[in-house]
Amino acid sequence: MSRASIWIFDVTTERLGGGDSIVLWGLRSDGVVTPLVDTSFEDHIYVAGLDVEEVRERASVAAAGRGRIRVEPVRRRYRGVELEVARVSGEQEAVKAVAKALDNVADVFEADVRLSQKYILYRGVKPSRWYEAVYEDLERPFYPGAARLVELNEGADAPPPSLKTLALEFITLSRLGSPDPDRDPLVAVALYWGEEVEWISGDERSLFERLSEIVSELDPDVILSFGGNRVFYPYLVERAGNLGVSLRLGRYPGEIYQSVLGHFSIGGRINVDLYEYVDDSPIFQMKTLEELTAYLGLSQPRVRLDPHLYAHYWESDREALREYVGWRVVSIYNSFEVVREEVVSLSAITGIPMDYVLTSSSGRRIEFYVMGEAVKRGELIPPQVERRVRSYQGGLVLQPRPGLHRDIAVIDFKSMYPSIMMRFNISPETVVEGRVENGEYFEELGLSVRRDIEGLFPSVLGLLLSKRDETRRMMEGLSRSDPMYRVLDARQRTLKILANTVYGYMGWGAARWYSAEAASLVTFIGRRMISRSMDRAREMGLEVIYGDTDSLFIRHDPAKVDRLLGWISEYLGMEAKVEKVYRRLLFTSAKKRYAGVYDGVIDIVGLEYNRRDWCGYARELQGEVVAEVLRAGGVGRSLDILREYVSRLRRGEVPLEKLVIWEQITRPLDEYRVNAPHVEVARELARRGWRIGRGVFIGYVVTRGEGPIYKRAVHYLEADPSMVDVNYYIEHQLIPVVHRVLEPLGVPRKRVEAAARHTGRGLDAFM
DNA sequence: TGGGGCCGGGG
DNA sequence: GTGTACGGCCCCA
Repeated sequence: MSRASIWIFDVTTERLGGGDSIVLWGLRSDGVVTPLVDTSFEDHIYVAGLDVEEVRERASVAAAGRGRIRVEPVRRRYRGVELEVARVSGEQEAVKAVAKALDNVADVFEADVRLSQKYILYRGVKPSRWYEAVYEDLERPFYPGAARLVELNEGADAPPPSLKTLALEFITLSRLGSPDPDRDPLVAVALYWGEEVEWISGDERSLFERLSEIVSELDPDVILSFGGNRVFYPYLVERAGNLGVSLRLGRYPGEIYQSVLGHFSIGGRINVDLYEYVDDSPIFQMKTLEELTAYLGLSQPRVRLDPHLYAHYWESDREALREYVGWRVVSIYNSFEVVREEVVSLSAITGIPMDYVLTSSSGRRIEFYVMGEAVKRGELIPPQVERRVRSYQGGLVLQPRPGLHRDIAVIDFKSMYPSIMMRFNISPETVVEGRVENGEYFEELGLSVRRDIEGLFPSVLGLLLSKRDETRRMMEGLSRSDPMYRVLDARQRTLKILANTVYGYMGWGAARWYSAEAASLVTFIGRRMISRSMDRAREMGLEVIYGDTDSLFIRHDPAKVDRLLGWISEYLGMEAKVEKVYRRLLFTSAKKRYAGVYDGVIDIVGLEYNRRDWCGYARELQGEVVAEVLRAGGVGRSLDILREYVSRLRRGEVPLEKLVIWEQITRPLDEYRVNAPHVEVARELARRGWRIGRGVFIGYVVTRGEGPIYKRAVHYLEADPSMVDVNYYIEHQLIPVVHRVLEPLGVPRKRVEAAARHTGRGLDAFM
């Protein structure tokens, strides 16, 4: 019998010696891998709507020959109602057969929760945390150090052990977008584990072998990539299959395989694909590694190559390629060093193992957390079903007063939707149609909120937010350099993000706890609160300029604004604060589009400047014009700036990359019903063998010629500067972005157009 | 000239 | 694969 502190990095189900085994993949504090096998955990389902005796009869028939099962009556709650249900437990295969047999005649619960997930939920074991484990030798360990779990208790709240990490980046000779395993060979792999970049290249078979060898020797806990799940692992698996070679990256026999949601499992190791981290966050517009490293304050590449052109550089400039790919693999490694705490806390809080927590969607993340709380409260977990979704009204957006304003205070409700849900007890099971006893009725929607039970979601929100407060208190005593400080900071941010997704989750059609009614009640109360606050502000003599969902823009009068905040707290029971005070603020005539300056910081919201479907050159121009208007308090030199931009474009001094317009493919190409420029370019690429799926970014430039733009859009790799339709860029990119900013100042479009025409020297050069 | 499809980003 | 509100592009009738 041994004891040790173990950090659990994954929980998996394995078939070891016949039965179902749960394996807790543990790391000891000295870094030794210790898989703990637990054979004592049984699968189960709950069956409602059928007499327990009948469940027993039907279950024994269905399970016959597949293993022993047990059926017992238990009390559980479902949607706020207590009921008696049958709990069927036993070996996985037998329980699955029972679930299938009863599916048509009764309500079956938790058949769609995987066994390893049930282990986490019912044993209360969360991955990415420390435990005190007692274990004994296995007769036949399937991995060196594997042991039988005897006892497990919560351990210290401490930083994770050091994880041995290996970053991978692949070079394939793909000339047509993402690599095709039937066509494009793998020519090199770059590996980095904190020392020197290691390269393998040469004959493809030996390359696969060498890769397996290095991974096995190095024995990393984490394998990092940027785009592994989307691009490289599917390619590698098929390519290895085509060549008849095996790719062994896992800790025990068995190759990598695709599991849920496009995630690849690498047995006994953690597969972290940082593309998924970037894809998740709106901070990263183009979803590139360069954006990630810039955001994290890491180095940028000295040479920057387009990954679509690896095959080209492999032939023409292998040194540059080597340098760039080397930068990438090091950057992937270094980026993970910075975001590791965030990934760990996301896993530790939600209960989803690190291995696929980044792959799972934000809806599934909060859902798994809710599932854990439901189990603790004795509530059944609703099944995942296909359903029709009902749309409902969202937040209130006020019409702005266009023009340049001074000293505008932005008042924000703090966590508006979570606060409303907690204050009004709004939850999928507490919001019901019509009037109920002990309920609060909302006439306008015909919905009531039950007050006789505490809602699951308000309770989840209360937990998340109180844990966040507690975490922030713990941080107070620590210095910023303390490793625990980073852990706690990541934790409190994660808790906030999770709390903010709870409302959206309820309105999501694929959610187990879907409730458009509850979601619509939240937004209704939000609209009412903003609207009442606005009325109150006006009664107090404050001038309301604008507002959106949970904010009000008010001409600043500190004393009155303070009183308004007090009123909001007292009469609405909500906390609001002055988020910032804009010294100057420019509203366009459109909602959600404005720019302002406070404390020397320029905010640009909703304008073309922030949008990747406008070319970089126009965005840059608008940024300059906005800065000029806010500085000058009027038009200032704006039109001169436009003239300069037009001249430089006409003189051919603008690099092609600044003229590229980026748009995303959001569906399979044959589902598009329109001829749009980016779709047409994508179709052309597809005809030539590119694999264009959802999420692919199409960059194009508009070239000279006849006809609609979709016929003149050319992929940026196919275009050269002489093809550019300069007039299109002037008329449809440069003039509009300047006009957008100057129009609220009373500048007519004709004046902007005239400025673009009169550019002085260089005019007509290309006409 | 106006409506529909589509996209991106705001809160 | 969290929600809705919104503006503005291009295309087409």
